[in-house]
Amino acid sequence: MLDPQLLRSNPDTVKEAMLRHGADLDVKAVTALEARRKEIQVRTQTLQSERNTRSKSIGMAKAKGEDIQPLLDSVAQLGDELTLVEAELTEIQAELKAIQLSLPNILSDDVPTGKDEEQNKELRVWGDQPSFDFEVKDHVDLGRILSGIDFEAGAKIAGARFVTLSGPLARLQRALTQFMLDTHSDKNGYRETYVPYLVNKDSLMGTGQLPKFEDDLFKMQGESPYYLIPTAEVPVTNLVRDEILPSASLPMKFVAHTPCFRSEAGAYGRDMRGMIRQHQFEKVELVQVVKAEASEQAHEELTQHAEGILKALNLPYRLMLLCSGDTGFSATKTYDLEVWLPGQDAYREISSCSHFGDFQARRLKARWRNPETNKPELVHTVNGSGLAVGRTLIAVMENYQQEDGSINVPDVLIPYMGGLTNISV
RNA sequence: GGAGGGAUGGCAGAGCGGUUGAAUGCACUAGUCUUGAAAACUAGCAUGGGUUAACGCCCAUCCAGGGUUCGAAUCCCUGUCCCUCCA
Repeated sequence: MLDPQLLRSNPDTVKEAMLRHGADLDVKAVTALEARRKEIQVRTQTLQSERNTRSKSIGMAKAKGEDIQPLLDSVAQLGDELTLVEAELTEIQAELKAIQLSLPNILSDDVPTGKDEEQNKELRVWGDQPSFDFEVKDHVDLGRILSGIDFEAGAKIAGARFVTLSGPLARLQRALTQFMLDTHSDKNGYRETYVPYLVNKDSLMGTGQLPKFEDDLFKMQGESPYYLIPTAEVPVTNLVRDEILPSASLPMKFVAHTPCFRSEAGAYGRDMRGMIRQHQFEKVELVQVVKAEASEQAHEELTQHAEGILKALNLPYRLMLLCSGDTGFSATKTYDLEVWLPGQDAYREISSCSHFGDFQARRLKARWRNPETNKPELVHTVNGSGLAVGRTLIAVMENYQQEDGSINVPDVLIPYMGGLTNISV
């Protein structure tokens, strides 16, 4: 959520910023609504004040044993108007709130303007793309040869965009997960965290998935429904919802491994082959809750932590700065890490590291108390995948493949594979 | 599955429907005292919002949402969460 003060005082500036982030703002409507709000709110509070003083005087008169009937008569019609005005105020505030919740974050100045991923800016490239003196297979073929990935079974059990893993490849996914968790908690200073995979509406409001992106989510039945998490960002970031944190507790750094569930509505024919785009996948997520002045630095640092995993696995990748059109709703700036997939002859996203400024914090009411002023201030939030495990599995398979279809195990994973150095039939 | 009890400020914990945004204690902050510290004493100390040039004034909030009332932390209804007991 944007600062309501900013929306009030500078709607035209906000409109410009919104256009850049793919949203529009009806300045006239907002201004009119805001004017009405002010009028009604002042009226409401005046009446409330009136009622309060009158009621108090009735109380005092009664205590003295005076006749309160005349006083009661004089307040009689006050309540009616108050009820009306209060109702209108509630309505106006709900409308304003809806608008505020629908507006995306204001993009950082260094985000390049652009329509889609074509305009993303490559910041750096790391590692050498492996050269093969045989015909390269993709993970689908490799998985079939090794009897470790079964899309038909996934489709039978659940449907399209589901998969089953088995044997050493299933273990390889677990090894990757363990390696990532260990690295981030032991070396990078994150606190390992276990969280619910089903969350309530408030949590999704807090991080910005709701109200706008309900279609992307799997929703449970029920009166106050649960949603399957699309990313650990939701439960983890919501740890600080409605909290005023002590200064010394910041920065907070969390790492969590969870499955993620996405409906992929609107992704119709995309990535139907293979396990690039699944309804269910594993991810290790990094979340930092920091003070405003430390957030830029935290974003860079967190991105480097994600990069560290790719480096340790010796997977070639590049770092992209997302353009305005490709940057997500809540983010002010996002880096994507794209790993090299020989099977696709392309770089594909494997981590998305975003800076949210105070956007999520305002929705979450996540603050810290500044000891100098003794006042609460909004925290900043930063998060990123470190990494998407399913896609990392693909990347390892395709980059470490041998001519016979076997896969060498990256050095750092060997201990996690019980000493296994090569996965073969 | 059945029967009860509870949810109040950072924490603990009061609160006959009426000057209660809320006693008290702890914690915290500042000051007095002290060579320094502790102790003691004094004062301050919730959040969000409106309004104001500012001092300030005002409104809302005692789990959430409804209701009764001139007036609700206190009474009624619904929901959520926690706890205890029975099967």
